[in-house]
Amino acid sequence: MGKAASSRPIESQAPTMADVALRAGVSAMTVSRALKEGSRVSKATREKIMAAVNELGYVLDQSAGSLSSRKTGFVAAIVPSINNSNFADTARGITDELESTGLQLLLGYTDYTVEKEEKLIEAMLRRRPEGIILTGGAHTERARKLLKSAGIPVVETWELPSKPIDQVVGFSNEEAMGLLVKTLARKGYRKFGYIGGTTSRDTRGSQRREGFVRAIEELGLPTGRLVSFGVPPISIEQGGQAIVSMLERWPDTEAVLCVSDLSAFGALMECKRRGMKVPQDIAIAGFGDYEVAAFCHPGITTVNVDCYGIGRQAARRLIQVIRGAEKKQGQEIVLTGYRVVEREST
Amino acid sequence: MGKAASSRPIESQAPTMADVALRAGVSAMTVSRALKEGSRVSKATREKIMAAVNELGYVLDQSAGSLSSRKTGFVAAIVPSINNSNFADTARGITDELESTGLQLLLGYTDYTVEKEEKLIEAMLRRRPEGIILTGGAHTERARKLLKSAGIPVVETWELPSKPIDQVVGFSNEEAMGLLVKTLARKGYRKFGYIGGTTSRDTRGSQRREGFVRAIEELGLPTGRLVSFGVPPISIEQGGQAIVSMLERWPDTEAVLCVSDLSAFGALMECKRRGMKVPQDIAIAGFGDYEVAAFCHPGITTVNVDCYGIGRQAARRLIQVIRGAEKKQGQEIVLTGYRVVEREST
DNA sequence: CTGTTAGCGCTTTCAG
DNA sequence: CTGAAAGCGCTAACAG
Repeated sequence: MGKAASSRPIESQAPTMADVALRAGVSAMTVSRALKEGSRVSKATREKIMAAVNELGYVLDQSAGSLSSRKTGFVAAIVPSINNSNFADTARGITDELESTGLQLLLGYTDYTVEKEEKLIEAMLRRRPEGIILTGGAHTERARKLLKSAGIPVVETWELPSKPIDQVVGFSNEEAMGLLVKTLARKGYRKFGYIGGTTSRDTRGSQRREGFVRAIEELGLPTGRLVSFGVPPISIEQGGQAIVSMLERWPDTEAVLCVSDLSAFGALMECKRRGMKVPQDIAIAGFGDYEVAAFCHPGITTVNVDCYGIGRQAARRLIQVIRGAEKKQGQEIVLTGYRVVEREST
Repeated sequence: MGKAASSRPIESQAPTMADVALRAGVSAMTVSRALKEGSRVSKATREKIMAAVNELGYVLDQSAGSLSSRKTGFVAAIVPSINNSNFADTARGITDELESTGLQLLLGYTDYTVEKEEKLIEAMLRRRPEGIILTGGAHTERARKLLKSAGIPVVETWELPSKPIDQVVGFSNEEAMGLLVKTLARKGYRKFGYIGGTTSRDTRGSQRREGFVRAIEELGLPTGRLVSFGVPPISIEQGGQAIVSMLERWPDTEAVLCVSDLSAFGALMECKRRGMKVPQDIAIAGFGDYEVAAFCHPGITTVNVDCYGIGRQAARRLIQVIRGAEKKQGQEIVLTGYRVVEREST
C-alpha cells in the first residue's frame, strides 16, 4: 500500500523520517522537532506533519535518535527473580517512577547467581543505559569493573553493601531480622529456630540468618537450631519440608523464623496438615510481608519491607543524576523502612 | 584513567571501538569482527584485540551496531501485570527461550488496560523490536494499526482471539472454565457460584465467566449466582470479601468457582476464619494453579495452565520468523494445554 | 520558525 | 584474513 517511487519490490519497509518529511513538504529536521515536546514549530506545520505521520503509521526510531543525541533513554534494572512478589514490587516501583520521564526500563533477572548477573550487566551495558539498578551488594570483580568503566550512576538496593559501588537504597537485613527476634522474645518465646536456604548465594537470606544468630546470642537464648533446606529462593513447598526437619531434630522449638513469608507459609500449612496448633504448639514468622501472609489463616507475623518504595527511590536517585540536577555528589545511602507486623501466628 | 590525546578535560568517556582498534593496532572493522562470533580473525589479532578490550573495559555499543545492521536484537513483550506469578512465569519462559539467541527482552505491563497497552506498544516500537508478544486479543484500533505498519511478527497469547493479528499461542479460557464446572458437576455439586472482577477489562476473566455461565446452562443447573467484586485483577483480600457477599445472597451455594487462585485462596481463608469446613460446608475452586493453591490447606482445586510454556512457545514462534526459518506462513495458532487439578477443596 | 551540514559508533559492502 | 569507504536514521549545531 502506498509508498511507491521505490525501486524495491512490494515489501513494505517501515517508513522513515524522510518519508514523513517528503509527504509533509518540510525537512526532516522539522519533523524531528515536531515530534519532540517543547520545540517551536508552527501550528500549521505541525498539523501537516502529524497528518503525514498518521497516514504513514510512522513511529520514531529511537535507536537512531539516541545514537545522535547520545542519550538512549534506557535505565537497566537487575533483580534476582521476576517471579517473586517482593522484587516484582520493586520493579513496579522503578517503572512507575520512570514513567513520567520518558526513560524506559530494561529488566533482567539473575536467578540469584552473580555469574548470571555479570552476563546480564554486560548485555545491558551494550544498550548504553543511562543508569543501572542492582539488587544487593555481591557482584563479580569483572561486573564491578564493567560498571565503573561504564561511567553511569549505579544504585544497589535491598541491602547495605559494605563496599558500595555508588549509591545505595536499602536496609539492613540483619537488623530487621534481629528486630523480629527481639519482638518475639519479648512475648516470651525462648527456643527459637531458623529456616533458610542452603547456599549463600541469596545474600539477603544470609544476612537475615546472621541477624537471627546474633540476636539469639545477644539475648542469651538457646542457639543452634538452624535448618537449611533447598537452594534459595526457598519455596512454599520447601518451607513445609524444612519444618518437618526442624520438628524432628528439635521437637521442643517454640518459635520458627523463616527467611521469607513463602517458606513460612509452607511451614504453617504443613503444621496445620499435621494437626498442630499455631501459635499454641509452635509459633511461625516470616519475612517480606507478602500478600499471602496477611490473608492466610492464621495470619503470619512478618517483617514488612517497603519493596515498592525501594524501587521508586532507586529510580528517583538515578533520575536526579541523569537529569543532571546534581553532579553525583558522592556515595549517597538512602535507608528504607521496615517494621515488624505481628499477626496470629506468633 | 588513561585515554589521553583528547582535547576534552578529565571526564572519562566510555571507550569506543576506534579506541580499541588504535590500541590493538588494527582497524575498527577488525575489532568488530573479533567481537562477533563466527568471524574469521586470526588468533593473534583476536588476542591483541581482546587484550585491548579488557584493558579499556570496552563494551560494544549495540545501538550503533543495530542502526547499521538494521537488527536491534530486541523482542518486546507486554503482560497485564508483572506482579502475578502466572504472567511472571510467561515472561520467564520468553526470556529463557530468548537466552540462547542473543535477543533481549523489552518487558512492559499494562495494568490490564488497553490504553496503557497502546502507549506501551508505541514506546516499544520506537525501539524497533524484531517481534512482539502480547497478552490477549483486545487492543485499541490504533494499536492494531501501529502493529501492522511495524511489519514485525506479532504473537498474541493466553487467549484465542476471534480476530488474531498474526500468530497465537494460547487456549480457550471459556472451555477451560467449562471443563472445571463439568468436572465438579460430575462429583455431585449442583448449586454453583462464580466470583470474578467487576469490569471487563480483564478479558481472560470475562471469558472464564462466560465459560462458567454457559456450562451451567448446558448442564441445566441453577443459574445466576455471580458475584463481581473489585477491579481486576482481584486480590486475595477481595476474594475473601466476595465470598462473604456470595454467602449472604445465596447461603445454600455448594461450590464456588473463582476467576483465579488468588481470589479462591482469599475465599478459602475467609471460610476458615468463619469456622466453615471446606469442602463439606462449601467447595471452592480457582484457576491458574498458583503455588499457593497447591500447598495451602486444604489444597485448592484449580485449572493448571502452562504459563511458562506459553512464554517459551510464543518466543519460539517469533524466533522462527525473525531468523527467517519460515517466511511467515499465515496465521499460526498454537493451542497450549490445560487440565483440571483436583485437590481437597472440592 | 525552518533548513543545511555534519556526524553519532557501528556494520555492510566491496577490495585487496 | 584485513582494510577503506559509505551510510544506517536521526539530532546537535549553526545559519538564515
